[in-house]
Amino acid sequence: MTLPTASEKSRIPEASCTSSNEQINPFYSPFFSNLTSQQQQQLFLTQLLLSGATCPPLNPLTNALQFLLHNSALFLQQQQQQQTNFPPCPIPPFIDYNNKSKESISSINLKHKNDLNTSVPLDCSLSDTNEKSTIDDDDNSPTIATTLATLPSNNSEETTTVDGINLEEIKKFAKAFKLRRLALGLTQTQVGQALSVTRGPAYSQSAICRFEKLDITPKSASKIKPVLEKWMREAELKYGDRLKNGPTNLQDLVSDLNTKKRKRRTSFTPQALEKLNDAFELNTHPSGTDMSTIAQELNYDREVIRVWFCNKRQALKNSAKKSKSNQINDDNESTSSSLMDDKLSDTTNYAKLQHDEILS
DNA sequence: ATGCATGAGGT
DNA sequence: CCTCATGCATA
Repeated sequence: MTLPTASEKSRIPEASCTSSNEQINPFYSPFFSNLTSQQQQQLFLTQLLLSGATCPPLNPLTNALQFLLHNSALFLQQQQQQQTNFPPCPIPPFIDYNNKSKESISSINLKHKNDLNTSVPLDCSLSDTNEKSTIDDDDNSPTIATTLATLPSNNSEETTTVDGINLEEIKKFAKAFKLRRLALGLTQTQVGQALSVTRGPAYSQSAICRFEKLDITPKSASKIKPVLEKWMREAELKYGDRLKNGPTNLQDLVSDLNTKKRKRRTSFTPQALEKLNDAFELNTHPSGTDMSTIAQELNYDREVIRVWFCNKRQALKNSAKKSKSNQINDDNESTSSSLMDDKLSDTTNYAKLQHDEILS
């Protein structure tokens, strides 16, 4: 049999975060010339974001026009990169904003009075089950509704909960968050950049992407959730009055440039991947000597091979968790989780391997 | 969106 | 050396 691969995962087409090709303000070119294209892009996006260029026009009509002109290209570009079965531009930003329940907006304001200047609470205890997410999705989206409807009543006690984490809650928020983000015309990258500039923990585009598609463990999801919630809250307000947004602190970003270089990402040949996958099916925890052998055979660094196995295990584990949480209702044990139970959760085996390693 | 890399915390 | 959470880089 074969293990689940990336290509086999179901994928929901959604907004890509491909960079825009907009021109860089000449004013900043001295800075940009020393940066990589990626860094340039990120810097630029930060500038764009902080300057308020992407703010939805909650204020004057002129702002609305400016906003449209400035961002329509970007927004359209994003939409056009959608896969075929994704409806184009589902939510016009303005209309959506006004249509969003007054309840959500008012609750945002109420909440804001209380924690305007507090730091992000990092507790994962999810006490917000009662306090509800401020950006609650008022729609009864078929997917969620269906999911909820199909949940068995006999298991309702723990169906939506894994390790004390309410999966439904997170799922719901992830969906709402994505909708809001798209409605604001923001990419995952932009949100990530915005987070990195504001106080509190930041998350990258990757993290946001994984959160939105729930390609993360419940634990991390519950950690990221409050951060995104808070950002969303403040974003709504900030867009309301963006005057207070001053110039960016370029220094912070530039100073990061002196950090050491990251190893170039290894690209395995299909043949190598085939062999690696074969080896993985036989043994998810090859011994040190095993990995050395594999590394020699395939002519890759031993360390690279080791990391590959680590990542492979992690991927398998996460996908198993996901499928578990997605099919709580049907009581059949999935093949993937049984594989995981057999090979990954066998700590005895792992300990034994380590022991053998020491002896040899 | 996803694959490989990194680093923290554990054994 | 491992797992786990994350991020950079890239397909």
